Amino acid sequence: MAVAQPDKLYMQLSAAELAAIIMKDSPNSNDRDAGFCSASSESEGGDDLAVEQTRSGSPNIELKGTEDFGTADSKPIALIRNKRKSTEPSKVVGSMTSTFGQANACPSSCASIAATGPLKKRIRYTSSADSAVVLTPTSYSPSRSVPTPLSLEHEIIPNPAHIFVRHPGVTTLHRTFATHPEQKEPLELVTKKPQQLIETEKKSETYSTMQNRKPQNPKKTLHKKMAKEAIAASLIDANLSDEDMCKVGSGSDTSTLRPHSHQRNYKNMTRERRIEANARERTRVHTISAAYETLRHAVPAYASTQKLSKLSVLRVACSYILTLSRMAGQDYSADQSEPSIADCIEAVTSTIQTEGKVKRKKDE
DNA sequence: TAGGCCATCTGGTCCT
DNA sequence: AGGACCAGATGGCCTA
Repeated sequence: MAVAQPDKLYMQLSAAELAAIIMKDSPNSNDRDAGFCSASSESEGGDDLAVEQTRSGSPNIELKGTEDFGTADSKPIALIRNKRKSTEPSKVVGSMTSTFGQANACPSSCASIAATGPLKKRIRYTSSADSAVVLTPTSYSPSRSVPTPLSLEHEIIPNPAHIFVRHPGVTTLHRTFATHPEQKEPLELVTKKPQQLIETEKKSETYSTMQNRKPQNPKKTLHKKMAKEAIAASLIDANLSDEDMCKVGSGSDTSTLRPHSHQRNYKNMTRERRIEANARERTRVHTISAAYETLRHAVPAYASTQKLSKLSVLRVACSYILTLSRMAGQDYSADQSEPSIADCIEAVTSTIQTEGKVKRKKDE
């Protein structure tokens, strides 16, 4: 690969300074979070700098290489608030927390909400501190942190399995169905086997026995570790579900109840294995989402109160990485065109602008 | 209310 | 054989 001489002027810039330039070059920069990491600035009272941001168009820059340039700021970063979420906790999360967050005091409103509104399954990403409801006794500790693929060397990234999988709102499988009859369906669809048969199967094939197999590779081993707790919790709740389903009918609203005749068989899968597979899939997706969050912190962003979509994160990151690569004297451009650093900065600025343009147009 | 985004479930496919 | 990965379907939340 030919190494172009980067512009000397920009070579002297740190990543943070580069980000500042990018944001400064952007029109309406006064309205933007000029910090390198939007999340960190958010905590510094940058909420009033919010600028509408959306996703649209194609990225201005395409990269064929990927390399973690990291960030200049290695301090732990609070996650950006979900742009679609208000600062008020939703009734959904609140209701679920009231059910599962044994260690979390629930406002009195939660009970009424849970009784009146349907239970939502969606998890709310806010911050690692206020969104992660760790239910397991072995709650997260820095020593147990699991770095995501994009995590920084010194950045403490909570184990996604703890942040997400054990979040009360993550899955219907974690819910107490006696309290939330609307969410019993996933398990209800599964054919219930005689308890004796279940016991027999668990003896011959349990997740713990699966773990005894030789690890295939570090990545899979990590995945298994994170999924283990989720699966265990899912199985515990699953065992409760069918028992509780009969009790649900005593509530005022029984319209959502289904008789056991609606249970179904999964193709070539036992009930337990389907639950385990669901838990693993959730863990896998949560890991990906955590990696997106990490990447989101590593790229400059407009708003302090709104977060980029996953697609926007990728687009901005591509442009930003190219710019950083040019500063480092490398050329990660798709066509090896060796763009100047100034052009790269302009491109990444344009990309960020593009991500916010559509929404501004809609506003007009 | 429509559309975008995202979490979850599910089944198929590939890999170990 | 079982897990990882993937994509489709579904439905909730949010904004315009």
